[in-house]
Formats: sequence, structure tokens, C-alpha cells
Amino acid sequence: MSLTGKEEAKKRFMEFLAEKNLRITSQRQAIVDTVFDTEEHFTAEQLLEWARKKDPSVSRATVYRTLPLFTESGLVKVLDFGKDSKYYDPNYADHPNHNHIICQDCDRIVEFESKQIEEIESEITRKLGFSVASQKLQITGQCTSLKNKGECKNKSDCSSAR
Amino acid sequence: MSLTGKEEAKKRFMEFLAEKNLRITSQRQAIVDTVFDTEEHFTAEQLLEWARKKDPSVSRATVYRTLPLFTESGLVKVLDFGKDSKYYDPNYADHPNHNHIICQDCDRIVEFESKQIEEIESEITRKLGFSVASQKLQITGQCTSLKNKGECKNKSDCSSAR
DNA sequence: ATCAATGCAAATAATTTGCAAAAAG
DNA sequence: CTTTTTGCAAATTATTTGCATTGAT
Repeated sequence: MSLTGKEEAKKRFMEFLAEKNLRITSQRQAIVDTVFDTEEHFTAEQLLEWARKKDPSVSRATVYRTLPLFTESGLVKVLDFGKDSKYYDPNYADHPNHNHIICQDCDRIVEFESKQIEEIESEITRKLGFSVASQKLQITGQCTSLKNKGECKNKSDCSSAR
Repeated sequence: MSLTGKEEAKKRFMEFLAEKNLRITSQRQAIVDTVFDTEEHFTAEQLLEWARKKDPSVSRATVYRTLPLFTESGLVKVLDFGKDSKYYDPNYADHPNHNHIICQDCDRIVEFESKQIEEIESEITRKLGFSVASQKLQITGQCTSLKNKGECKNKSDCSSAR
């Protein structure tokens, strides 16, 4: 019996907490469950709202104190789409090197992977005297529908595909 | 007689202002000169400080109101290194698709370009139904000196190479 | 003259923090 | 018991904005 990606992520994060001798409080559990039960990108505020549905005692401070743990574990990464607040992406357990394309107009986000890019990256990085710890590639583009019709048919469609 | 990259950038930005019917005030001129006289990455606060050396009447508000013009022109891009404030990179006139490697430990930043990555990017992007408007690739890594000696010899060396 | 652009200082909003109380181990 | 973690509310800090004035065209 193998775990799904999300169960695996949850397990790995719990191990991460254990290694650092951090306690499993009910609030942390609710936050962890929330983070890995979704595949959506979220803001701190959204995470607070969602986690409170599982455990109303979760506070904003705890959410903000927990987020750095996720990023430190490498299971969640921060994305900067130039919006006011940061976005968090919980899909890195399954796809540790995935990238993003963002539509300039409708903000639709598509995730993709490329072994080829990964290889070139590590070659260049090595030549420059570094080794890769992590990478983040973000392409801003236009939907072809926008190019053709001048308007983006996906307006307000924020689904994330792979 | 051809312009240097920085002179070219300045010229292009002035044209950008003209196209938008924006006025060339002395403050804007000081800010533009400051931005394109450096190759360093800078924060809004640094830009304010530097621009004030050329024209002490430059205010923080004007700096913040001018920065979006630079990014809109495509001649400057915002970088997110996970620090408190945003960093701005004025080197895009010469190298419109350059990328960054950041050392995890000493924060040294190296810029690099790769035609090969650019090509793969546009191919993937096209297959996904988009066209590339811009891209941002950021690799976090470790200096080999860090890997070997456990310490980064470049500590506090923030030079930017290409 | 006209209207955009400015400086100032106040407002905003995301994130962080001090502290006393609560809960994990 | 001891130490970590919590919620609360106040603090912080980068960035934005309203407004009366200045300056470019």
C-alpha cells in the first residue's frame, strides 16, 4: 500500500517537525492538514480561513509562525506573482522542480516540469561554481485566445493544470 | 557612434515616457540617471538615497511612483530574494532574458543567460497554449567553497558577475 | 493656462513580536 | 514539571494615497 502524494507530503512534514523537536499541537495539525489537503496556491489569510474550519482556535499568528516551517522543509514554496501578498504552493512533494506559467490577463496559472531545463540549469550552475539547492522558473505569457481575439477566454479561470 | 547599454537603456526609457505623455521632471531625470548609471540590484530605499545625491528634492513618494514605470517599460525587473523588501534589477536592456543564481549562505548573486533554456521555455509555453511575454529563472545554490570547506569564502561579497 | 507631478504626512496592509496563559511531552 | 506553543493585541515596516502646491508643456 503506497501513500498518495499528499499523504506522503503530510508524513514527511510530520517527520520534519519531529526531527526539529517541534510539538504536534492541534493547531499545527489543522494547518498541516489544510495545506496538504489542497493543491491550490494560497495566501496566509486563506490558509487561516481554511484551517479555522478544521480548528477554530487557529490564530493568524500561528499561521504566520508555521509558514516558514513549511518553506524550510522544502515541501511548500513561496511564489511571487507581483500581487500584494505572497502565495504558497504545496505541490512540491510530488513535483519538486515544477515551474509556472502565468497568464498576464486572466492570471490563470499552469504548472509544468522539464527534465531538460533541470539538466541545463545544473550544468550552468556547476560551471559557475555552485551546486543547485532549488530553483524557481516563472514565465509570464498570454493565452493564445487573447492573442487571437484580443480577449482572454479564461478570464477568472484560475485552475492549475499539469 | 553607438550607445553603451546603459545609455541605450536611458534613451529607451525616455522614449517610453514620451509615448505615454509623461513629463520629464528634474526628479524623474535624477531617478532615471541613478537607475541606469548602476548595474547593481537595489531597493526602493537605496534608489531614494542615491537619487537624492543627484537631486535632494527627490521624495520617497516619487521613487515609489516611478518604480512601476520602470517595470512597465520592461527595462527593470523586480526580483524576489525572500528578503523584506523588493529588489530591482536594471540590467535588462542589455540582457533581456538573464537569470540569477543566489548563494544560500553569502547571498552572492551571479547573472547568466542561456539561449538553450529560452528555446525550451518558448516551446513548452507554446504547447501549453501561451506565448512568452517574460520569464524569470532563479536558482538558489551553494558556492562550491561552502560545500568543500563548510563555509562560504564569499561571505559578504555581493558582487554581481555575468 | 492647463493638467500632470511633486512632497508631505497620514493611511494602509501584510507580517512580526512581546507577553502571560495553556498545553505538549 | 519544564519548555514550547499559543492567542491576543500592539508594533513594525514597506508601500500607497489624499491633498494642496509646484512645475512642465
